[in-house]
Amino acid sequence: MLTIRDIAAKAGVSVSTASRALNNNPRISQATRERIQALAEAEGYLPNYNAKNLTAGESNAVGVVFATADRSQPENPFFIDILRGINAQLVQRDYVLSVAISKTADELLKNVKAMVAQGKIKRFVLLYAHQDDPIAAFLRQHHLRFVTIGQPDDNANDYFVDNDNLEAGIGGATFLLNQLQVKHPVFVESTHDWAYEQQRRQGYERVAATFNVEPLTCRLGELNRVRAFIKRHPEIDGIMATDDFNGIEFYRLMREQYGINHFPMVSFNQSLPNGLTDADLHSVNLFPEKMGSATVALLFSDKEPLETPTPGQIKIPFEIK
Amino acid sequence: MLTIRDIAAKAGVSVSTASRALNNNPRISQATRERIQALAEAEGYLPNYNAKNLTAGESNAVGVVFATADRSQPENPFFIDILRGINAQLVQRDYVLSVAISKTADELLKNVKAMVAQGKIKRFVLLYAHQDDPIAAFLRQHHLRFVTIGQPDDNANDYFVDNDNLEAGIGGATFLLNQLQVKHPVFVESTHDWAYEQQRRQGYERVAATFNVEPLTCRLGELNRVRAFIKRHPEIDGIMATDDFNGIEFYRLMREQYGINHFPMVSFNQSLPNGLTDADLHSVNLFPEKMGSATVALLFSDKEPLETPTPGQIKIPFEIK
DNA sequence: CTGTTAGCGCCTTCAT
DNA sequence: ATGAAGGCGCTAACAG
Repeated sequence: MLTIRDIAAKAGVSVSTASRALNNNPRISQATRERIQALAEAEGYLPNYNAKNLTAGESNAVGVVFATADRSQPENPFFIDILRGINAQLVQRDYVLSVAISKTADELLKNVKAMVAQGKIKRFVLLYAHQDDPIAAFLRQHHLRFVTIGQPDDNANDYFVDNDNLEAGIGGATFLLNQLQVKHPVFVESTHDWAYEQQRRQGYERVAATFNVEPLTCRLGELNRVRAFIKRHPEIDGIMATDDFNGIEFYRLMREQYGINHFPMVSFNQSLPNGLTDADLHSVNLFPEKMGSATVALLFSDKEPLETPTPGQIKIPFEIK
Repeated sequence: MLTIRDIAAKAGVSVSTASRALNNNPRISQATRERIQALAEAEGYLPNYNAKNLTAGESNAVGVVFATADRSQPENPFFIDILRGINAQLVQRDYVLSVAISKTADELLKNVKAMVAQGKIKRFVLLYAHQDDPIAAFLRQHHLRFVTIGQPDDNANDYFVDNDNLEAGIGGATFLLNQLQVKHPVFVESTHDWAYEQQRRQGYERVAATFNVEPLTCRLGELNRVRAFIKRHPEIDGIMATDDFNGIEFYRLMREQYGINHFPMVSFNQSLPNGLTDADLHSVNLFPEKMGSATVALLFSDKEPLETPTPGQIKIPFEIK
């Protein structure tokens, strides 16, 4: 295995010079820097990260924390795309993605604590934004840098990346009313009270006001209650759902009632392949990969100043297909 | 930060004795071993992994490799559960889960190479089993230990964990014919020629033979072709699909044709929440978490001998709900 | 601008 | 059964 001593020897310089040259330290002349870098490149030298991390007192890993099973959100494929976005950025920075995932909150916290104490990991991404989260509390307390995916509603100082759910709600609703010519849209949400659902709903309601239509919201849950809701509202001619699952479920119940077909529907996050429904399904694409890269940008914003209107917060735009 | 010197000092022994005691080296007397371990525990000492890894010349991380986007399999939620199973086991071994995920095969290979050369990672899990996979080739060539999820069809010597897809196919088909009283089941598969689909199909065909029914397979794809297939087979009264997505899609087309409802269906991997279809959906649970833990067991089978009938291969059983 | 030296935290020969 | 010393690969004072 090629170490820094080897390339120092081949270059005819001391180890420290080699080290500095490879790290682009200005104290080394431009000429020798280039010479040594070229040599290292040619010889195929690659630094040992365990050694670097030891001297740095900090690991080149970012801890990515998944929500515990019981609170996990429905949009699974979404997370894989986020991971992709995150890792693409990490690789560029010679960082590595370590994940903490577990069924129980206790184990998860233990996992993160080990990453900090034993792994010397100093940067984290939380793939969720819960209130009173013990992990976030632990990270804050130890002054570790972390970014949450989704806007936290408790601590306004935390860094986060989110979709502009209000704008997305407005965009989706406008699309439904304008392009799809819907007159009586219903907004379908889950039983979870997630912040993003409420924000999307606000967008929907704002557009409804503009178009002078009565806003109508259905919360999923007990089937017969939803059926009754549908019966009370035969005027509904379009769906706006907080995600594909909710939308398809509601649509199914509507069809059961009225036998409709190719019903217009707008939802978010295209988490399902086509072919699962015969609704006229449109989706507000939230660009999970972009969320991932933006997350990393924020995570490293201490070393690489970024230009965002509100530092510490990034909102990702959307697109309707 | 508490180092091994500190606890050595507090224990009134040398650093090397402390090190040996903490690593349960038999060269240290049982008594002092226990004394020092208790002390370390009480003081809250935790070893620095970057230091350990440096001296060991090997990292305490396992690289988990995702398939590139273009070849990704449909069963996404499945992977999150597998991760959970893997990590639960890794934590117990004081190991960490590092992921390699990328859009292109080139970047992915680079990612893995960096993990090996710079990160000194020596154990990997491939969340897929492709033929002629460059990553697997690279790992083999460097004599690194890896386990694939899914049975590889090229290199019989590779370690893998898989479902017993043949048995699962038999189980599912039997359930369909016995419990659900189906007379003319159709087997629905994707256009991908994945090995597990063919194995499940074999199970189905074997059962069909036993029950003396004509095996019938529909490959998804171009919609009108599938519609024509459905028209030609009005006798179909039950579906066995290779996954929820395929099943629901086929079901939708059947309903479009015949207006059926609460149609019996068996599929695999319960990857969707209920409520998306009004088919009578049953699922063969493949226990992804168990696959994850079994994977780790295999990955460490060099240090922790395991008792399996076929060493190097583990098949996970299933359950029908 | 470059080299010498020491040290990051831990493990492991080699002594005793 | 335990200690002393050296080294893993790299970086960072401190010199010159």
